[in-house]
Formats: sequence, structure tokens, C-alpha cells
Amino acid sequence: MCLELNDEQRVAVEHNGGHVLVLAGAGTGKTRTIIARAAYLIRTGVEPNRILAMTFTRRAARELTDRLGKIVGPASLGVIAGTFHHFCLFTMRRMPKRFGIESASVIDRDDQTQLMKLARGPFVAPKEQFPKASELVNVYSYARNTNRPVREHLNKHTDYDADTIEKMCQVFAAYEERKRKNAYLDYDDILFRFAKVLHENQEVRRVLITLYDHILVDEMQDTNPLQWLILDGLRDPAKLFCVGDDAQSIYAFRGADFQNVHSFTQRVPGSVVLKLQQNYRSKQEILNVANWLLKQSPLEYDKELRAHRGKGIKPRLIEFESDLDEANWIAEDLIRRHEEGAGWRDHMILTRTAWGSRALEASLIEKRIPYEFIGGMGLLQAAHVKDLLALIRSAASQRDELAWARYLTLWPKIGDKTAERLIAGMSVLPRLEDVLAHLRSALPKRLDIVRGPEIVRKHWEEPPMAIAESAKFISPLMEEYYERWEARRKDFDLLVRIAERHKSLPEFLETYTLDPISTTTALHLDVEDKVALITVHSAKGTEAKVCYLIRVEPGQYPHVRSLGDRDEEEEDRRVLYVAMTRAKDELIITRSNSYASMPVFWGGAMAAHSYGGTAYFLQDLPDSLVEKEVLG
DNA sequence: AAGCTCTGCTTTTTT
DNA sequence: AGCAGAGCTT
Repeated sequence: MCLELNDEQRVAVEHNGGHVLVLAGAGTGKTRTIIARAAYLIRTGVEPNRILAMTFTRRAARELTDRLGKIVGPASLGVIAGTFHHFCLFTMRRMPKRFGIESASVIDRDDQTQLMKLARGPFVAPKEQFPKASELVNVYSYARNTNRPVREHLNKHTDYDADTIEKMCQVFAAYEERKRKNAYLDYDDILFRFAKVLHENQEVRRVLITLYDHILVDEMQDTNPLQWLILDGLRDPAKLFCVGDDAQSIYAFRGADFQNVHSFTQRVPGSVVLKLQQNYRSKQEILNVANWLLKQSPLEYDKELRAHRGKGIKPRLIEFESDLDEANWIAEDLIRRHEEGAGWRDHMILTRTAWGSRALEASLIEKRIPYEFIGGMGLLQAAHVKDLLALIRSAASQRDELAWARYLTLWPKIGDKTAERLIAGMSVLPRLEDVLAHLRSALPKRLDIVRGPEIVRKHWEEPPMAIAESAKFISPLMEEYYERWEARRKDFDLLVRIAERHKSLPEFLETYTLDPISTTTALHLDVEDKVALITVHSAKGTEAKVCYLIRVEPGQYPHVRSLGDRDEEEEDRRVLYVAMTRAKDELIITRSNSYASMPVFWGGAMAAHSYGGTAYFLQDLPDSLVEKEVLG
């Protein structure tokens, strides 16, 4: 079997020689081109495991492998496909000494914030004005992803005064010291450590550059300087094949730098830039609205998408009284379409924020529509699940300060101080047995506390069992202080089911810190036909026949938090553009006046000015481009 | 030192 | 409206 390609695509796919950047507008067959490239390389004799494919999410990697498998068969499994984070960690785990990560465990954003809170404590007086831990994590992470010294980033790109900056740097030093002591790797360390060793250790580099002949990169416009350093270090003799679209750059908040696209030819000598311009996804009426949106921007995107599929249905713009009406109408519209024979899976609902889809989720649940929430709050972020995982982690490592603190303070009469004292005494002990012995002698009357890690250890080789048994063990502790306990308890069953797919507990934990799984995803793991409810950021690269863009209203597009900042407003415009261009046949844009009845702080923020004077992107949308309706 | 109660502040997007 | 942190009580 073979993919059909147009001339532009074929030129890219069969390019022979140097490095390539493919500029590909929305729907022009980016994924298809990458897959066809991999298939072409394999067919011309390249070993599959000498092809490295960097995708933006794990989902995209899975899709790539699946679709490639349909063309080249089992050879597709040899291709190394994953996110930058997966690839770097996977590689470092294979030579842990070289990278100095022998006993390291990966921590997620929540743990990072907790650790930052601990680091911040000693430097800040009780009611002192000083950035919160989460703010500190944001700043710190941004600086690292742009590969700048934190101090320089703070001086140049923030308004903090000199004293604050000085103190922030001290907090960051304390944070790094804690990270080192606990052998933690945060998300940024994964990329940073890899990039550093790659560029500083010639011996390692020599090994790594012999591993691959071709590096395929998807969503190039959303790579950040740190990721660029990684690509730069891995190329030659390996050839880069990067695909991207500057109009779809929506990750600047994470340090993404579309210079990686604009200055590609300067940075990579001998490279060529190719273009894909024909849109195969959407009907022209949908593209007309997307094209209009980009043209409103003062930036020159130089994009005019033309539909290969021709004319179709005009997009609808529907206005409701409230977000509840909006949610109900969409749920009923989905049911109607399903009754008329459409599959649930043909529908995608796009939301700017996870929080903005609450009303809709309630409607979907109430009307029993099978759906999956992609993006947003993960199963593993729920407090009670984190409690359980803390127990598992504490049995895995006596150095895991955050896990032990969380587990110990679950018990009555044990608060921060007691936990801290206990942990100080045990972090130096070499083995878990010594730690448990230490706990037994420190708390002779509380032997039940020690039983938790013992239970985990007993079932160490069978992850589902370990989780089921530890859930049984700690449930009585949590029952009392969690509301709606019965509902929460069900998450533990989900966790057991997910664990069935994993061989070891550490592998289980690492998989889901790197690739968070949402509750609805876990719940409908084997349901094939379901509606996708998805944040626009997670929807990059995906498509559906019918797309609903919900809450397209002032305060969301652009988001209130972006108002007044030119770059952020423009990024939000691209977010809306990405959302619109997901639709193949029908685009339904909905909004309501619910923002008008927002709490005061929200309303206050709404009064902020847009840099361009228009605080709502669809303000001047011509009547001719959409069917406008008012319902409810 | 733990745990409760009240106040005030928050809500973008993700590996 | 829901949660984190401050401050007060046990």
C-alpha cells in the first residue's frame, strides 16, 4: 500500500540530500507527509531504527506508528517515535551514568510546585509580597526552556525589582539543591541534562550521532531553544526533516520560538525550504473564516488557504443566553446527528480552557453521550490519587521527600513538622528496610504507618495488585476528609485497570508523569466510538468532520490574561485559527453572554484594553462568512 | 504541633 | 465559587 501524494508533497517526501524544512499550512497533509517520508526512507533501504521521529504529544507518536504500520507493516515498530521528553529520557536511561541520572525519578508540575514552595519558605516572611511558588515555577521553567540564565531572563523580560530578583535567584538555588538531594528530574531537566551532555561530552555525542540517519520533526514552530539545541546536536550526518507552520505557533508561553522556523536556512547550512499549500482537510467556507481571521492581524502571515475539497456548508455562529443553554444545545445536536447515523467519533468539541468546558461536560454526562476529555486535569492530579501514588512512591525510594511527606501527613496527628523530622532522619539510610526500621523505632505506637510501604513492597512485581491493596489500605484514612468519597473511590479502580498494562511500578509512574491521562480517557479506554472534548492546544494535528468551537466570546478569544500584550493576543488569534482549521465538513461556533455575569475580579480584568482596541476577535466578522443565529 | 475556621485571592494553554 | 494560607484554638 502507498499514500497518495500531490506534487509538492512528493518533492518533500523524496527529497534527497540535505536538511529540509517543510512549511505546511493547516490541513495541507503535514502528518501524511511525515509518514510518507518515513515509509519512503524505509523502502529505499534505511533501517527503521535509524529513523527518529519527534512528535509533539504521545498521541501523535502513536498515530504516526499506527498509520506507518498500515503502509510498511511491522517495520514501523522499529522507528523511534516520541516527544522530545520521551526520547531524551529513553536515551539517558540507556546510559544513566553518562548522564548522571542513575536513581533519578521524574516529577510533574505539581511536585515541582510543592518543592518550590519548600524552597521558598525560608526566604519569605509571613505576609511579605513575593511571587508564589507556581509563579516561580513558571518563570524558572520559561528561562530554562529558552536556555537563558534565570537572572538574565528576570532582568530583561520581567518587571520585578532588583531585590526581588536577587531573592528569587536564591530561592531557585535552594530549589535546585533540593532537587539534587531528592534525585528528582523535573520536565526541564530532562531536556536540559540531555542537551548539556550532548554538547559538552564529545564521547557521548560521537555515540549518539551514529545512531540515526534521519530525524523527522513535527510541529517545528512549537519547538523551543532547548529543543533546538538537541536537534542541532544530533544532526550531521543525520538529516533533519522538519515540518511546521508559523500560523499555528501556540506555545510561546512554553518558550517556543518560531525563529526555529524563520531562520532555519541560516542556522542549517545547505538546507532547503519547501512549501505545502493545498488544503485537503476543510471545505472552502471553513477556510474563508480562518483566512479572514488571520488577515485581521497586523502580522503578515502570508497565508491564504485554498480548499481542494471545494465548496460545502457555511459555518454557523450561534449565540445563546447562557453557557448552560449552549451546552444543552450542543448535547442535543450531537444526539440528533447520532440518531441520523453519524458516529460519535466524527465530532470534536474544542475549548480554550479546560475549565471553560464544565457546563458542557455536565450536559454530556447527563445525556449519556460517550466522550473523552483530552487535555486538562488528569486523573493523576486528583488529590486522593496523589495520596495513593505517594504511598507507592515512598516504597520505591526513601529519598522521595515529597512522597513521604504526603504519605505521612495522611495519618492523624502527623503534620508537616513531624513528617519533616522523620524524613530528615531517614533520607540518609540506604535501604527501604532501614527506613522502615527507623520509622518503627521513632513511632512505636503507630506500626500501622509502616504497613503501607510493606504492602506495596509485597506486591512490587504486580502493579495492579500493589495499587488495589494499597488503595484498600489507605482508603479508611481518606474517607473522613474527602467530600463525595464514593465518587473518588472509583478512580482507584480505574488506576488498577491502567496498571494492568504495565510491567513495573516505576515504569507505570514514569509513563503517566510524562504523559498525563485524563479521567474520561481512563474510563473509556476501550470505547472506540466517542466524542472528543479537547483543549485547542491538545487538538493540534487532529481533525474531525464536525467541530464545535465553544465559548468563543470576549474574555476567551483573546483570553483576558492576554489583553494588552501584543504577542499574547496574537498567539490567542492563532489558537482560534488552529481551532477553526480542525473542521473538515462543518464548523459550529458557539458563544453566550455568560461572561457578563462573571464574578467581580473577572469583570474587572475584562475592562483591560486590547492593544489593538478590539477585545474580541469575531467582533467584525462579516455576515457573509457565517450563518448567524440567536437561540435560547 | 495539629487541626480548624475564616478570609482573600484566583482561572490559560502543556511536556 | 472553591481553595490555599493565615491565624486562632486545642
